[in-house]
Amino acid sequence: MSAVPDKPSLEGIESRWIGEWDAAGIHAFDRTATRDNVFAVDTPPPTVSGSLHMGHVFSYTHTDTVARFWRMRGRDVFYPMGWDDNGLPTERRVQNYFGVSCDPSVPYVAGLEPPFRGDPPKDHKPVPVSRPNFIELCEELTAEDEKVFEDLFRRLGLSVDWSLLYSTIDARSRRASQRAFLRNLARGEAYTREAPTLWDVDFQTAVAQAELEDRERPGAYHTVAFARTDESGEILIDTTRPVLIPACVALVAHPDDERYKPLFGTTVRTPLFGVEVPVLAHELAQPDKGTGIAMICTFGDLTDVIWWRELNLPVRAIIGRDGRIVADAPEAIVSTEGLAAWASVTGRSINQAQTAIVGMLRESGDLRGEPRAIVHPVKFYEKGDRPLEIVTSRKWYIRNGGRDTDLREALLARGESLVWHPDHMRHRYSNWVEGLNGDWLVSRQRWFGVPVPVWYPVLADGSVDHDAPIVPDESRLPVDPLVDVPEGFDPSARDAPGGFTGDPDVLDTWATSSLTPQIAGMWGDDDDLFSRVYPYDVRPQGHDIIRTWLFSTVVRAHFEHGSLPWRNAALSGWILDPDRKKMSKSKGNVVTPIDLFDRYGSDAVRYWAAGARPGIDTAFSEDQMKVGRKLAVKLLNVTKFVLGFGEADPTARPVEPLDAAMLTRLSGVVDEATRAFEEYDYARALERTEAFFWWFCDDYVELVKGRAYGGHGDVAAASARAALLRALSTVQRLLAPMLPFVTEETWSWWQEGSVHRAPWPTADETAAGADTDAAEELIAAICGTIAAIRRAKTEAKVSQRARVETVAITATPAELDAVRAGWTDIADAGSVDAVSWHEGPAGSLAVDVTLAPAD
RNA sequence: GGGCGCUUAGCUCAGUUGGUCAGAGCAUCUCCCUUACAAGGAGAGGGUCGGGGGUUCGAGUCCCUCAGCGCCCACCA
Repeated sequence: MSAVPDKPSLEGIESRWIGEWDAAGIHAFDRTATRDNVFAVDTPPPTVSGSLHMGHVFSYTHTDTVARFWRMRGRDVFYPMGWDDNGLPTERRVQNYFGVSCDPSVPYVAGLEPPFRGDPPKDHKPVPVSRPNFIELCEELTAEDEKVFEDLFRRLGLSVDWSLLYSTIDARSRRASQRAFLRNLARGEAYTREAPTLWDVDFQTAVAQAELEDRERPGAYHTVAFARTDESGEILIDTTRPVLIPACVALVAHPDDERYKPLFGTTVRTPLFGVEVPVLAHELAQPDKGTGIAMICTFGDLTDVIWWRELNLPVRAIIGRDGRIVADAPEAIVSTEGLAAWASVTGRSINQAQTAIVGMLRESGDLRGEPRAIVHPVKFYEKGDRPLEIVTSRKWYIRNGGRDTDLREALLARGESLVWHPDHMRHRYSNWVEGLNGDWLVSRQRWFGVPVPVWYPVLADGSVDHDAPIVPDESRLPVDPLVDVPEGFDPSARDAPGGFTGDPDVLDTWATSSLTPQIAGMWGDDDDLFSRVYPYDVRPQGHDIIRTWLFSTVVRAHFEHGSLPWRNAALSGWILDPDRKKMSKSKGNVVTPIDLFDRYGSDAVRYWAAGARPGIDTAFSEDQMKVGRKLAVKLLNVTKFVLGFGEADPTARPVEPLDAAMLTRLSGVVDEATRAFEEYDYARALERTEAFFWWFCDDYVELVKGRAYGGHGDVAAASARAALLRALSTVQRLLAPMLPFVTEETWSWWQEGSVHRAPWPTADETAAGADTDAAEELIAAICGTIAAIRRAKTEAKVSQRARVETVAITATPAELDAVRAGWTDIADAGSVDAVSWHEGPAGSLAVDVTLAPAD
């Protein structure tokens, strides 16, 4: 306990209490807690490559209020933090910062010193380093960012247990990720397959369905003629990608399309390249698109993949992984003219090749009319800059119901039994799961990730047997197959006939972050801890990553534990700028959190965040922060004032009707706030508490302060003081989850221990079993009277301090009784000298105020 | 094309099972330097609750329909 300051202030309270909380271990998880008394949060690990922005402040505050609520309710709160530093953005920064590139063929060097630390010269050629060295450099660089993140989250007042910190690339995460993958593999839930895959030619990596986005791009329909091989005419097709003509393997039209029915089974020759391809029928061909007949290429889009697979067509791949036309012409191109045409496109970029082919088509007369410009959606990797291509390669997949009805049903059922906040978010989940069209592709051709923990036998002829992967024992994890050697092999057997070769890929970043409950809970490393926290109580996250993070986490938990990973999912909305657009850096409308903390205080920023309904997009509003700051300042001042009346007589009871009614109202607020928090509706809890608090300050305290000073005797004073202190204690605790700093500050002036470990208030402790309606009627009558007196003074343009000669009250007998019960307080607060009482019919409550003549 | 959400004072939004629900904050205007707080306080004005129809004694609150906005998914020759 510390003394009440003369001039209460918010200055410096954040750094002071952050330090105190750390020292006292207020947020530490008790590892002896049993699961039924734990509240476990599967905290989203923010991506470290950027900087924290208001969106983070917003959503993490929501979670923190709930965590603080449950801590006060007596739960042992498991509230870890993680950093998502595993992935592409970090790789790019490391390359640019240290002047290195990752080359898995380079041997590991212990204690490697990178050529630069920051700003290599422009002409510097990146120095190749091994994958383990590269990962070490990634870790070094992200460590600095992570310190900044931690400081910001502490400043925000998150009640995280920082001893539970992890990062998605650290050894613990790699171990959990590889262990889970190996178990998926052992159970047949992970498999490897050679298949066409969406490919980003810049990042040079495969991309999963969940990472796609459509972007509108300009294109053009080109009408191209295919000659029938029986010389009976030609078929016109429309295509936006004539560049793929050398990859054409068939034409396709709808089976019911009368225009093309006679042609099914016949063949045509591709223009320029002279390859004979069949004309086929398939339901997916749309008669109203273009000319109604399309060319199938390997591969132009995902529909091509379906046609290719279902019609058993050959592969004529022409686009390489670097986004250029490959060197070798498809075997089907044999004619002199065809090979000549090929020679003019090979090695060129897709755009260059397209231009060249259009030119040749124009020259040969196979292009009919001019290309017609259109704008159409094209698939992109969400982080990518160029349209995705489709290449065939061997990749690892984890089953997710995209190809298996039973699994899909099981995962849909998981989504059904999850409690969603708000509830309608469940549709995003089922919508996504029902729309899956393939399993989850988890191989990525990157370096700063968790390696796929398998090797493959190299056969005597030098070929690799991908169907018999060699796996490490779990006790060895994490492993890097490009450095570590499988059991029973000598390092010299690497890539040698009869030896082994390591899988060069890493796992998709979601393949690791889908295991955050397991990682944070130390699954496999400390199963005792894990059993105390799993399944978690809540997964808080943004609604934009339901299809990725939420779904993939459900998949992994379903396979590994046969359960949901959490009981609740709490989805937060977006931060919008005041123009109702999503805030983004490019528009220059981003404000840094630290600046706002400095200007308004952390509590005020939290107040703004906590005012947003769960899952609702919310406008960024400094006005709300100003209001939050006012609230915090008000709490300082009213606490100082109330404590100034002196300590409560422990035997005193709030016997005065107004005092009891105030506490009865407060008990209702406690009930509502508690219920709201139990349903993750921190905003409702705040709103109710705040509304009470302002009424308490503006009306109740004003009414009773004269009495509390002792102006009407000791008994009446003791009643007021007891009620004031009881209410103060309750309000401070109700506000503690949202305003942790100022509540702790004011609590410390008169209470022992942290408010954040104080018991959450109950309705019983303020007013057990009181008559709510009667209390509200009493309050309405008394506050209505004082309001009328204030209004009269305002209208007369005199000070509120001005004396009132007399007040005539006309009301029903019951109302008159209520006003009488509070009359001494009203007379004090309104400076009223005399009163007269007049009975009237219902609805007649009138307060006639006669002001005293001015001096 | 399918799914979901939103539409209440100038602005941002509350209105939990239909009955003082027509509200809050900001903004605007008026007044008050009152001894917790002038980076305060006391008051005022302002909305036919998107349009239309229906159920009901009674509907922002339930049903149907239309319109606008937003998001997710699908399509993408």
